[in-house]
Amino acid sequence: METINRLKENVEIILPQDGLEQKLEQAKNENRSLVIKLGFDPTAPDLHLGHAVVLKKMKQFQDFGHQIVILVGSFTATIGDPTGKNKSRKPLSIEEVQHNAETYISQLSKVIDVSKAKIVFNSEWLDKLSSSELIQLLSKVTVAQLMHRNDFNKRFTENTPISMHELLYPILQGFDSVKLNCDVEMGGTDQLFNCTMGRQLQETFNLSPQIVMCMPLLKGLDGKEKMSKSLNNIIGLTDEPTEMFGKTMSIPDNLILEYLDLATDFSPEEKQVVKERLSTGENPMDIKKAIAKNIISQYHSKEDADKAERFFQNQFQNKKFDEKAFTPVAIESLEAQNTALALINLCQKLKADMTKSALKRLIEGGGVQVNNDKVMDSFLDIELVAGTKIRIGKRDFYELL
RNA sequence: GGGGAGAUUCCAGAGUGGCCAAAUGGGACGGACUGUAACUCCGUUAGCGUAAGCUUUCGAAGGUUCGAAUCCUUCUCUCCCCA
Repeated sequence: METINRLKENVEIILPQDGLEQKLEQAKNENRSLVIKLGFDPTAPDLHLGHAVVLKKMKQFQDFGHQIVILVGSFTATIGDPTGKNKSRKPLSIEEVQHNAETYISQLSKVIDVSKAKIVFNSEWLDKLSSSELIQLLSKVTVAQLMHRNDFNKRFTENTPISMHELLYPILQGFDSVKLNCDVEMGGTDQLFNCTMGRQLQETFNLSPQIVMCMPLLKGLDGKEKMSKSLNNIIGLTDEPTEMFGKTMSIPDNLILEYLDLATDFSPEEKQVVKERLSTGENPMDIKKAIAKNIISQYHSKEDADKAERFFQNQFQNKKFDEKAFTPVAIESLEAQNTALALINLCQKLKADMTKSALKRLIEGGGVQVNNDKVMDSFLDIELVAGTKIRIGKRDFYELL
């Protein structure tokens, strides 16, 4: 059936394999929609294309009329979260959680229809859980099971610390599924263990176990690690169009297919065309441009995508220095005492976030250009006249006015 | 509760009294080459000083010493083994 195929597209793991078909059938017979859960840790409040992979799948469910539930792990975040980390994350305050959750929700609207989604906070029930209830819950799970989870196992064998509370996290996440009576839990493949825990717990509560659907983890800009804020390899959903374009262009070629499948919203037919272009030897750069434009169209607009492409071509592919786009800087704002300023001091005014030592290294390493000339003398006096153009590093261009 | 090992710069990991702002590798950043790709090569990788040099940094706080990442004391944290 068409629906099934669409829903299964790109999904890496479905447990059990034919579970989705059964659930859909069951829902149809009962004349109801499925409850699809996706959990979020309100930690770093920036969503990126990696999150979007799962969110898009949620959107599909939504488009097919199912009820999606965004679960904010407000409780778990306040006790610290081990997901995908070798180190435990530090607990967040309630205020931070609240703030991050709000940021999340506004970003979620870039992919899903938030007005039709149900947004719940797990502190709603976990706060009220008594010690005896908690311990009863814990009795359903064995230590050996928990130690099967990859990162626990790894940390345990490597003798890196695992705090007790981290072990509870998957169990609490599973309990969320019990409370919400989920039909499906979505997540990245790194969530497989936690999602499976939900199945197990639902069974002990005599509920129909949820289907687990894991989406592949999108790799980050480095082409090695999964996309993650802390690895500084993300394309954020709120990134500026020009930034999205540049970042997309910088992904390694071997990621092109992955991005095509997971990050674009091309139809299967369109994807096939792109793949053929690639295999017939077309310059991968052009394929990346198409992908970049598609991504920007999703999160900004078609116009922004075109603009970003033009900007990229002019700013980085065009070798002519004078034709770049320069950020205007008023000479008065430099607060110079004289009509000239040593290059290093000028650079520091323009890039306040860099230390003087770092700038000095950059200049002496040939990373600064003044009016189309590479200047490697930090103390060369630069006349402060309108029209002076300065390039600092690869992508910062300024013009004095 | 007892015994042992350990905490080093972004990360990993050398360094056991001056030659240490601290080897090496990774990452990152710059340069050359390119398609802001990859590969390769080169350089840089605490702050301030146009320099001499100064300041902060080797888990934390004290101490010994002309001089400490290195020695001593206390503390915090981690790992291992035993009970």
